[in-house]
Amino acid sequence: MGRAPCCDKASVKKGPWSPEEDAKLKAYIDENGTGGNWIALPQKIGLKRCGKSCRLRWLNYLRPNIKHGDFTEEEEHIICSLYISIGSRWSIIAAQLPGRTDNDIKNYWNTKLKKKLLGKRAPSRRSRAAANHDPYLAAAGGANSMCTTSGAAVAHNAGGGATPQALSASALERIQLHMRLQGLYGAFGDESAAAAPQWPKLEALLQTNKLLPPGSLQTDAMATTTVSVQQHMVDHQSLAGAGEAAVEAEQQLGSGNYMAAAGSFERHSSKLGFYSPSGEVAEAASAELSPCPMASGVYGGGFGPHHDELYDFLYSKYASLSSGGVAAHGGGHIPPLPELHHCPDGGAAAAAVGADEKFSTWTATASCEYDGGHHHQLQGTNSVGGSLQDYVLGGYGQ
DNA sequence: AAAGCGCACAACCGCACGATA
DNA sequence: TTATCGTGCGGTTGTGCGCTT
Repeated sequence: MGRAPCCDKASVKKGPWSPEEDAKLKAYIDENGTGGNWIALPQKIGLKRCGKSCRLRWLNYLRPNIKHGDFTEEEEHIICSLYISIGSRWSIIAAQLPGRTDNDIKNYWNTKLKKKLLGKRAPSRRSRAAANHDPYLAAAGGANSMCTTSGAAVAHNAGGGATPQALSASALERIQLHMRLQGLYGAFGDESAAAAPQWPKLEALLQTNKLLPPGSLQTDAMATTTVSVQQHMVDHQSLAGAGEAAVEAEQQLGSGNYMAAAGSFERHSSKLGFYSPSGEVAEAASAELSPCPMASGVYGGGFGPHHDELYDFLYSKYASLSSGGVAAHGGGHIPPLPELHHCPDGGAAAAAVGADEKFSTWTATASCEYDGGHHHQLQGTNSVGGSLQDYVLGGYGQ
């Protein structure tokens, strides 16, 4: 039995919002707030809209301090960096870009950035539709034709059926981005190749927590914390040219042997926040933090699958921050993020690993204690054996 | 001039998850 | 413990506009 619809679809208005509807919604929320119940809100105002629609309209358009229009180069780099690292978690990415909404970023990625970086054209609606009706195209298609509905992809992965078709478009695109970026280094001889991140670059990165003073976050923050990460940084300019250069080289050579300008290779710490439905919270949190390294012309990437786990763990367990740790429900707090061991390409050791060994196995023992000895095992031993496919499904296939 | 097409953006849909009764 | 509800999120679709043929 499916769940009941959130509203009576027959009686709600759909489609674009009129200025009058916008004014009604904005005036009410400015005056009274959302009241904590979006479903009931349209009735209170007298709007013939679904509560979810009202919420979306408010968050994406009417909310104060929303930024529309062109994305800056810096914003592009942040989006790209985080997309490679964590995939299509648009709300988390949006938390790093004050004034931008997840929807905006998602649209920008799908319509512009993806093409710019991967050097491919998004398939038109017509060609997509044609592919969907063509068994051959559907079976042999690239990333986009492999893209299923999220539910189907999740169900497939959860069932352990690791087939190439199970890879999400996001996972494939992240792999492609990694490969393109990796290609930047391989083109400059052994020295730069040794310094380059191995593909897939998943360096152990978690070092310390950045902490916010108690009460600095509003209560509607689902979870906002930051982690200071150590990660490879690639020069701004080299990244900006990565996609185009790769495409150019691809066209010239007909191979995947990409060329691009050399990039400097540095380490910086970065910040990463969790989604907060309140833009003010995100901004407040950002203001408290160390300056984002993106602003100084560097670019980061590669938190890897461990980070996804940490995200999920922190995101689900903790709602606010306090000094000395991340506050947990019930007053406890998380100690500094657990150290991860034996990442597949963790630093110099992994750089020396031969290509054949690169995807052999990795383990991540990560655990922490909080709240009076309660023990949480993030992930005991995660052996991802043998094949690129397994590795991808373990690390990127989400 | 008109049809076809690509693009950008807004909005919708359905699922997952946490809270709560 | 289970069912239900509200919310958040990511994927997808609808639509209008401008460019090309």
